[in-house]
Amino acid sequence: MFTQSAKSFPIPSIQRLPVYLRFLKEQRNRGNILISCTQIAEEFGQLSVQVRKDLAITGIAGRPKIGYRTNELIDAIENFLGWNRKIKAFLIGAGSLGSAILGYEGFVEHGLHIVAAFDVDPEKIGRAIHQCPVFDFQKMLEMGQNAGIEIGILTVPSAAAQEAANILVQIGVQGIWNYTPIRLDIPQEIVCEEVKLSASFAVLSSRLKKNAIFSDEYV
Amino acid sequence: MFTQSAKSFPIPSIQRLPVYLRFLKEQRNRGNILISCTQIAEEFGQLSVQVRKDLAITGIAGRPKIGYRTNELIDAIENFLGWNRKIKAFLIGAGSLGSAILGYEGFVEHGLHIVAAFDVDPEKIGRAIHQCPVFDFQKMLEMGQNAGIEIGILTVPSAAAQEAANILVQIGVQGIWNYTPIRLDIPQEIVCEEVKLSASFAVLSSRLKKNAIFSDEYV
DNA sequence: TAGATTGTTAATCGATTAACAATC
DNA sequence: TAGATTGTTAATCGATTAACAATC
Repeated sequence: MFTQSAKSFPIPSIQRLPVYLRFLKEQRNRGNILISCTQIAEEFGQLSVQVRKDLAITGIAGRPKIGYRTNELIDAIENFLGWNRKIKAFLIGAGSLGSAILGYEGFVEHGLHIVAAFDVDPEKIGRAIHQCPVFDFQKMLEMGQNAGIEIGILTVPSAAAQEAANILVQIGVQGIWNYTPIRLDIPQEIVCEEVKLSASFAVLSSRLKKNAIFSDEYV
Repeated sequence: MFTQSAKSFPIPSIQRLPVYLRFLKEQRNRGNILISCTQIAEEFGQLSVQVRKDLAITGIAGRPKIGYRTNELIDAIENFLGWNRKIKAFLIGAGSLGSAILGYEGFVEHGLHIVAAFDVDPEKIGRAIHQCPVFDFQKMLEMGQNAGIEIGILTVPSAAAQEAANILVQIGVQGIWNYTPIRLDIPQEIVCEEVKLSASFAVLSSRLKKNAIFSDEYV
């Protein structure tokens, strides 16, 4: 019985790992059994020391002058991220965005298995979207009992977000991947990761506007 | 003729503005003509000084003891983000993700007008997705000439990302909203904002795994 | 006036980058 | 051996938080 060390890893480092992982798999396919931070850094225009620190959070050990074994590095990253095991998920809200997530095959490679989708629209219930069956939202609580669902993916309209989250909590999910702009009221021990497309667009459009002002000066 | 001051605004601040904006519009609808940082901070569990600093980047001035005029604040944020003008965009790749973006009505409120979508699939060409016409990708360059397209939204498969980006550059877009995991090779003056869903999932799943290790200790 | 709030300067905290020892 | 690379400690940089003056 030990206490998990409280040290937490930098979020920016965690976010960069999938980028490296993609590149490493490419390199493995090409038969490169060794890889150095210098090579990775060059590929992405970063400093090698940043890559090294990022990789270090996975616990991997490289060898001076040699680098890392590509295979070991891939395993270390996947293990750190929890991508080498099957994570069962429910998706709630089978609209456009929900369908897009169901259709993105890359997530399966990350261990994400969306075993069922739920919606209130009778048009969708009973059908399958990208091979995933869509059930009545009313059945979610019942179906989720003891089903080992770790993650709930929220792609419902804002107005339905909290209600859907409540049921996910009852089912006992460990995490919620929240695509709605609603701040959910959920128990602290449940991990919540928010995808904020508006935040991304804000960064883009605010930079554009500056360009526009600038060019106006010369028109 | 002045030089745009080189001072750039903190990206985290820019990313939080849409969250405030949403709340402010809600407050306006309720008839609240004044709002303070304290109120906003309470709503989102932040410190009021952080909200104040975030709002300050828009150039807004509040009044001590009073706060800000809700209307003025909304205008200031929208103006800073460039959301109070019409931004014309092309969307390339009318698959699941592209359709989801076309179907998200919230973006129109941010000034984003996707005037055309493009795809190589004959099944999609000639049809409309969420009221947006889909054209042959081959026609994009021609249609984009002098059309005042500011943004290109990339929702194509990875293999097609660079080719699509090249044409966007030729059309003269100022910004690319890149939903592919590909690092694009484009001129430096073009703003590129990347949406990395894998990065978001990495943060979520890495935290789950830690929970799993922890609970294993006690099973 | 007293108290709440804004605006600003200083302190803290965390991530990035620099410097350098260890090593194969 | 010499040189490239890892791993680590120190310095820097930027964002957050604290402290406090200004003000209505």
